[in-house]
Amino acid sequence: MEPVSSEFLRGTLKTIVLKLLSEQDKMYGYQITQAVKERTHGELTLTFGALYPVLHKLEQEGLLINESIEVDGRLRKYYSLTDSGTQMAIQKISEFERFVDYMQQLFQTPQIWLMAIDLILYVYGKANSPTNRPYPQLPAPKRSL
Amino acid sequence: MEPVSSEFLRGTLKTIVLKLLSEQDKMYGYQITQAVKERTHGELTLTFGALYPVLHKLEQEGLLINESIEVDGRLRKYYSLTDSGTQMAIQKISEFERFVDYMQQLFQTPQIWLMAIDLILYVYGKANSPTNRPYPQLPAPKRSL
DNA sequence: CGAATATATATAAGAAAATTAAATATACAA
DNA sequence: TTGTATATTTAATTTTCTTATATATATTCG
Repeated sequence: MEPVSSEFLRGTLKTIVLKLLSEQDKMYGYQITQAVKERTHGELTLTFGALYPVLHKLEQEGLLINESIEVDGRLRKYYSLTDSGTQMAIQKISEFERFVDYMQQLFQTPQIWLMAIDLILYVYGKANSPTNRPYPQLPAPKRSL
Repeated sequence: MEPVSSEFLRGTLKTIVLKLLSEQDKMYGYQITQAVKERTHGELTLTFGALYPVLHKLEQEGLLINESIEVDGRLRKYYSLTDSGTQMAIQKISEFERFVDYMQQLFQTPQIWLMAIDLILYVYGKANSPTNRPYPQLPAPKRSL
């Protein structure tokens, strides 16, 4: 089975972080990477080099606050959402859902319409054959993310 | 209603182009932008500055070929998939579908199960509080885009 | 007729966001 | 002690846009 290419992850880290922290009161960086890896069976992995600058940036933007807690003799930095962070989380999650919905619309062509159009063109001699297109699938039902 | 942020489009242009050309034998650049805009009611727009370099790159990679056709007194560049382009289209679409599945998996927590488990542990005095818990693993639901 | 707009393509500078690389430090296991 | 796990940091490089600019033909409008 092909691995999921990481190219689609681009632009989603902010949303992923906001979402996870909207579900769980506070998390530390390493824990976030683990949560993502575990919940996707290792198919999506966040790199530290990307995650920590995102956390720092979100903090700078006032969306996160952090507190350092000593655990087992070393400091661990927990992040949690601010009020505006919580609002932003809701917004970003909504946007991503809609993005997926629109990608779905883009990726699916109403098959019946296409076949009907091709058939009409074929009958009227305007197309060489009605089989010059792949057969996309019917629209999937609305799905909540 | 908030517009869909374009940040999620990052990394998807290649897949969008391959998908559209897998449905339709040949298209020109401007037509691709129009198709995306129309089929998503203007919510997703591809910029020319991004699209054309992607088309050129895909051609360079041997995934697309182009032919110039004169239409209304000017040249129009139609792109179509090569054989390896067709294979790549199938692969990329499959990857995107799986990406969405895993994002769904990541974004949805079986809250009822978690709350029930935490509550039981809490009642039996095995947990300090019903928060801060790792998440159980669920199989990703199969779904076609 | 000329200006504005639509259609269609091209390309480069700059910005954003990742990838890749490297580093540090404590805890734990062999 | 070495190797691995846990946890954080940061910078160089790469990728992929965004933004800007340009060209050209066709069509519409004043």
